[in-house]
Amino acid sequence: MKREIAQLLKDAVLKAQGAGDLPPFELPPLIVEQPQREEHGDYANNLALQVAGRVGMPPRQVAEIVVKHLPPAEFISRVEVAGPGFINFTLDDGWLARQVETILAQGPSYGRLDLGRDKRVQVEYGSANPTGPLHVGFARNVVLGDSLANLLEAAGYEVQREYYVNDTGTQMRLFNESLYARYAQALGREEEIPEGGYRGPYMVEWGREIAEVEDDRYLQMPREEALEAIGEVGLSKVLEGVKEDLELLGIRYDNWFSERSLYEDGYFGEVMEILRQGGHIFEEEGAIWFGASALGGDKDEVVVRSTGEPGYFASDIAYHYQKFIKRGFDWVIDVWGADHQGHVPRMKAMMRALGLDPERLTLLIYQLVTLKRGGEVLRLSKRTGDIITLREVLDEVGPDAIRFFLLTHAADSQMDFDLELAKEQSQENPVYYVQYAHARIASVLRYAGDFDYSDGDLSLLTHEAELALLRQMVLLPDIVELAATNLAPHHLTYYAQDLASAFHSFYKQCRVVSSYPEDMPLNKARLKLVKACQIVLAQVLGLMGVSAPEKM
RNA sequence: GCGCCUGUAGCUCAAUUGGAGAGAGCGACUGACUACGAAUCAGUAGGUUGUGGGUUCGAGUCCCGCCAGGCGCACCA
Repeated sequence: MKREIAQLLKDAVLKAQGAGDLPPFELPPLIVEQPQREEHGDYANNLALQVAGRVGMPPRQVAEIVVKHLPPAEFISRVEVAGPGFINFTLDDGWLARQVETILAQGPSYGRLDLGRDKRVQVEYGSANPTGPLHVGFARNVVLGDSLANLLEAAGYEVQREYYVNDTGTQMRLFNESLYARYAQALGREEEIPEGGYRGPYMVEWGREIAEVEDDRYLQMPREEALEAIGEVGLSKVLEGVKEDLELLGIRYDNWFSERSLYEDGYFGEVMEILRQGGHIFEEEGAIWFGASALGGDKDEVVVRSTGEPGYFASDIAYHYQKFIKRGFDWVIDVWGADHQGHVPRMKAMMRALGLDPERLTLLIYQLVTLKRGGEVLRLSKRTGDIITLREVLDEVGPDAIRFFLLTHAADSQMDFDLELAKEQSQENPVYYVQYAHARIASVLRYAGDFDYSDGDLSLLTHEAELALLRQMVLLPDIVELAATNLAPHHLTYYAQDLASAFHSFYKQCRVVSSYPEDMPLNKARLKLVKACQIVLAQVLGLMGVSAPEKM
């Protein structure tokens, strides 16, 4: 809708200029917004205020001229110049009512846009070190990434969801050694957990499980071989748990990508050769460096340590080389916690070194979640094992409430997550308010039974509460655009509440299924309205990855 | 010390990319079920947007300084 109005305004300005009523000037980006106050209409534009200075006329006069040249549109019933020079638009009631038919016809594709024009975008999220059970902080990452992927899909992008498995490197080695130690201990052998190793109780359990199944088989092997073999077992245990948690959260990936494969399949070698030829690689003190500072990075970065082991950044380079050059994504979004925020400059430098537009890589940074239990701050550490696991919270609170809660905060906003508080408040989570609206509609439709309302006359929808509801319903495409272009899924949660609120209010004021024969035509129209509303509710819930129940 | 993020109602957070009188939820208070779900609705109270300057028709939003909090600043990830 905003786009349509912007187009009308553009046409009007061009016409006015053509007619000589306005001098030629370059059109600023046309911002169509929803005013806060009802008497300012449904949409507003500030173009006259923006250009008044350049045009040399008072803003109200500019606005009047634009309005005079505004082409008529069926969805607008009134255009007004107001305040210092705003142009306010009011939606036509009849048009609003007719949108019910549009929504019913489009069904689950209502709200879909073509902003993406089939551009291929990859959203990479999750990607925690596979060294233990997931904690709640991690959930923010996947919930954000998953809803974002939903939004981009709705906006018309071709989206791939990818999970990056960090199955190599120092942390993996520590994990393997820790697991080996627990395994050996389970068999009565003295074995130390390494410095910086993983001490969580789950490691003890896994060590025991492996000992039960495999007996002392790994103890018979050379240590290096045993570490590798036991590491494989451990990795599969971790990933199994991760997949179960993600399943509970309703998250599925298109692809699981192994960090190790970057080396095994030769991508690392390839990209290093390219960077070397580009003069971005140098050697110093036995290590191999990437000259990031020459490309806008804050400092140069070690790629291969003097021990000969590639560092984390080495994988990042090879991984993104693989994403862009081998797989050809037009756009890649990595969802990262704020603890990785300092790595953004070197990633951008890497893009430049590979001759890629840095704009094609978006690092979406979200602020970390502070975990608390009964008001006490917990340090989240898989190494010490002092965590609130995601599973624990899913069992206590439920996936819908978790997802909604995590989505209500903008990525930039820090969050506290208190398990005790979450349990207490889960019943008051606004998600149920939204779901209740959906279930309530399902109930009304059940009550209506097989009553045929397909010939309902929508022009009967003139009640104030009906129109208020319709105004919310037709907002969905604008919300999808807003949230998708800003990579900001939190807008969905607020919209969902507004929509549900408009429905509940309508429901209180307007009887949908009446037994009086003379109400029959209105019943039919309202059943259509309610059905369409259910579709919109289901859409927005779906974008958030929250279920849309028929009963609660 | 340097970089990034944040500071808005008692609490948790929004605020349409610089717009009109800053909005929700929770909590508090007042009211509403004799036909479709009260997990609901209608209403009241609650604010010097951390602070001091600046930019302009207009600032919670942009710029500068301070104060406070979070996260970084390794041949860890």
